[in-house]
Amino acid sequence: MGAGLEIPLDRILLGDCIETLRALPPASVHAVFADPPYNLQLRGTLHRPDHSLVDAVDDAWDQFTDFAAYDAFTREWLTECRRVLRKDGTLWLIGSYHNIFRLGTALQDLGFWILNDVIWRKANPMPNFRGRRFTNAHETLIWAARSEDAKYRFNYAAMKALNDDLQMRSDWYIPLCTGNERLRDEAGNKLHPTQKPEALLHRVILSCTQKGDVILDPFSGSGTTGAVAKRLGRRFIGIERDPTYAAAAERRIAAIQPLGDVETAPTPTRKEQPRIAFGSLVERGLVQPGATLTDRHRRWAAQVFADGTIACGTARGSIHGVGAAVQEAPSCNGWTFWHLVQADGALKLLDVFRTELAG
Amino acid sequence: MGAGLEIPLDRILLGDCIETLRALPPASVHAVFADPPYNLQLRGTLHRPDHSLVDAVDDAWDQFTDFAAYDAFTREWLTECRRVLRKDGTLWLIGSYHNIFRLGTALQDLGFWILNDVIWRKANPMPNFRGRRFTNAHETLIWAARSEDAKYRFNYAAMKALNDDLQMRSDWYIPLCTGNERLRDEAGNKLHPTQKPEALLHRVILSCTQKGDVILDPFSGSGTTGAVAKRLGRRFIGIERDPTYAAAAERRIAAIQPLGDVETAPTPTRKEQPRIAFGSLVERGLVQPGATLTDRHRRWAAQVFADGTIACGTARGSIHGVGAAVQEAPSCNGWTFWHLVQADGALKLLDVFRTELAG
DNA sequence: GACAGTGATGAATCGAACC
DNA sequence: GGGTTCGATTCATCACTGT
Repeated sequence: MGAGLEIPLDRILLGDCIETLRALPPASVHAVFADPPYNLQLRGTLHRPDHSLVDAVDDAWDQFTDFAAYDAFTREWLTECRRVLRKDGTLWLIGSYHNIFRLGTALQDLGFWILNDVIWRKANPMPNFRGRRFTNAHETLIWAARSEDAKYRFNYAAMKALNDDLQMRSDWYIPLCTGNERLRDEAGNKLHPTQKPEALLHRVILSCTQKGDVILDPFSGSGTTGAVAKRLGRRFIGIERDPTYAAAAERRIAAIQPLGDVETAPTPTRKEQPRIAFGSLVERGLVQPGATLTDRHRRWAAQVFADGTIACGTARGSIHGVGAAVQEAPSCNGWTFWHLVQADGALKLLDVFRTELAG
Repeated sequence: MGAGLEIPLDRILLGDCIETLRALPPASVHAVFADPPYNLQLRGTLHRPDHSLVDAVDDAWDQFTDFAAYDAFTREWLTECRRVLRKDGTLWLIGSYHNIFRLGTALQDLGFWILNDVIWRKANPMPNFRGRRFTNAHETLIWAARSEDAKYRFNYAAMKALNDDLQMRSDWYIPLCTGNERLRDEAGNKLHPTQKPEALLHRVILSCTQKGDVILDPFSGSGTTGAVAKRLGRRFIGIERDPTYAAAAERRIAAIQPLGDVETAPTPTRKEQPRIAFGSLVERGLVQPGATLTDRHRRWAAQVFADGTIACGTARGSIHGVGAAVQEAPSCNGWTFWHLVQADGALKLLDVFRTELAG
């Protein structure tokens, strides 16, 4: 703690991000988690196929005139965060393709040292309704030390334990914040447009801090960082300029019961089912385009295409759809119906490939 | 093709990336796939922002200057790629956290319009031996159109088919390039340090090009882009400055057997299916004049006329128009909205009739 | 109470062909 | 190029309701 500045702990500070950061003492926090505006640049309105309206992020705080303005803002608050961060502290950022490249570049230019980029793979993302792009199913986090030569904390064993005794990878599979976890106003509408799931912050905080450490969130919003920090026995400082959000976060955090020393055991995360698409067998060359599939009794023969579809007679589509069509059945599990005709004429059930890949 | 420049197809051009790009005609390729170097030890080939050459043995460069040199190099070759790219073409980049933020920022600054960032999740990444970070288990790709307002190709149906009839997401699970696919020298050592798996290029090329399109790879390396392009019936241009890599890639690609027209036939989309008018169902007696149509919830009932129009309340017109009118929606796909009430009272979706007729 | 079915919704840079 | 028409387009999750 320096310069006689006090560090206000376990509160949401109401005010402008940069000004408030400037009032904090240097080298005083162990970690920063920042979820800045994404600068989404949405143009029109978007409807679902059922004509319902997609509730977009159109808030004033996400509007910037151009990349230069966004970059200038980014560098200002990142500079202050770096000043406030202890030499052995680390910083987390989260963003999407709209802004994450600006953030990463600024980070590197300011002297931070990137340790990992981490992918939050969303279990249940919003689909792409118009079919014009890939489903945007992830967000990117960046984890960085204050400088290249800095010591930093990484709780390797905790992360490994959280991942069934395998090293924690840089891709994390976590559901969106929905249901009862999502804060709502009196009318039942979501209080904050971009509330992050507690599971995400749980992993972040557990990975790089210990009990009693101070975590700063300069864009506190709905207060997820503070809530998880308190539950895990960490201290926090939140900064938020919207009084409604700040008040809701204070109430939310006040209701949190900190875990005892014993129960600080990591919450088990939902296990992901390995899902294999037939197309990936084609991509990987395990099944060649042009190959022949047949059923157990060799009654039907189907040909494989480069896109992972198959064709049999006039039917073309997935292994499941074509299997159903030839049998005139309402549905069919193509994995257990179709066999690959191998070079020697022997049959190999597709499901065997799947088992091999998943294992 | 402009300025009398010839476009050299299906070859690896040996030479400096930027110089060779400058010799290509503008707006001549349909897609670019670029896997640029990202070790920042390229000093011998890097230029300062003022285009002067960076001295390879000059250790006085600080971190910022290194980044500036890398950025200048990046902007130079990206500018040339943008010139060579057709207006309706798209560009793919791949990188890791060391360079991907520089690449993405440069893309945006040069006027490219990011469509997706895509995560290549490695099935078998190298573990983190020292236990000081998360296992770096992914690389990031960026997919971008030439400008914000540009039309571009996205083979939505092919990507959906490749993913078992679910929309393709932005996170791709693909193994590293190993085993027989990996090119090796006489001593059995891997020929190229970062050879990309063919499965990755298969998905990239299938997603945004059609047969006969030209794909440019300015950092061709081991030639994966050319190999997969040739197999899928696309044309390619590779650029590589290392003669050993270029020669190995030429040999590799020469051995590729292109798939036939059948196996690479484009995935049929609904739009390309033979157009069926609702009236033809009435003409053929599949739907009787006077029959009743209703929606899934039996909220509305409409009567069928001999001319293929339907009426519901005061609304009369096509299945699309009346469907939109009763829902007070701007539009409606009548095929997937209306069901025929059959003799036994059961409902049959009109789209099922259409599928039967088309098949 | 269990289970099935329904409806709502999530950081989204989300037409194209034709006259 | 601008205006108009046609028609194509969604996955996982969870709260809630009804049987």
